[in-house]
Amino acid sequence: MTGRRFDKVEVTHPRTARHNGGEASIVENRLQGRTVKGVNRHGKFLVAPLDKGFTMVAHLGMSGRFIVGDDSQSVPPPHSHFRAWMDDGVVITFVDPRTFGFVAVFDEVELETTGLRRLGPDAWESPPTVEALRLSLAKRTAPIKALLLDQGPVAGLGNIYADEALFLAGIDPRTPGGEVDEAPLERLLASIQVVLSGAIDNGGTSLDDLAYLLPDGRAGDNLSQLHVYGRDGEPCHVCGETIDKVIIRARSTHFCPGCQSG
DNA sequence: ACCTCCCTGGCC
DNA sequence: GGCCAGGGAGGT
Repeated sequence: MTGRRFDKVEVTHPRTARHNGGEASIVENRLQGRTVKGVNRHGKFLVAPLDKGFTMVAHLGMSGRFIVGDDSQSVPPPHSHFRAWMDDGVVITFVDPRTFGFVAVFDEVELETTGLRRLGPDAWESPPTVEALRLSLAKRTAPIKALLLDQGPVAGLGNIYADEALFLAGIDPRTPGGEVDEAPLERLLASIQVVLSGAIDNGGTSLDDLAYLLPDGRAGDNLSQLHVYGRDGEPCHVCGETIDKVIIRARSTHFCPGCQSG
């Protein structure tokens, strides 16, 4: 995308523009005429610096998808809430049935007040050292699972991969963050890499609801690789005990009572 | 540091 | 017909 310019932008759902006050016209007017200077990812946020000091920030939520193509398909797919026509003929379409995702455009001042400010180091590109992770978890009493979802200690894990990483590391998700010792934290950092690399290789985890799909519309294939997520009531692949499910921070949390005692 | 809210497709 | 799933922001 770098170097391309936004010729025309249409935002057709106010919720997609909710970080600009729900005003589609703000997103449209700020993007039109701007040139893309880069496209980066931090955790689950897409961050694209533009000229004139603006930054486009997007999040896919649960069901968001960017489709990049040309204008040959003039009828956008259902639940298309954002379309951008670039100066070289490329058309970018944002499809998001559940509208948990968003597209925003911030100036320098606004950028400092967004959720990006609170993001920790990226889980995949620049994971924290065990010392840094220990520091950010020190004295925290919230369950380690909740702190992984917070995106503060480390950014990029959602509910599925947080459960899977804690399983591989042998950590009870209910353990207060500050009570996770150095050895399990080392295992956690290694497990995060294993879980994410496997998931990426498999094209991500599409569940039965098919909320998440690859950009070309295919389902990701990682579901069969999960050890605990969605397997409550089934035997653990490692020890045979029954996978349990509890609610932490209003999120279902799956773990093996046999393997995750730390 | 917690709770609630948003939203839709898929499933019971 | 009703419930559930999830990420993040906002409020208490």
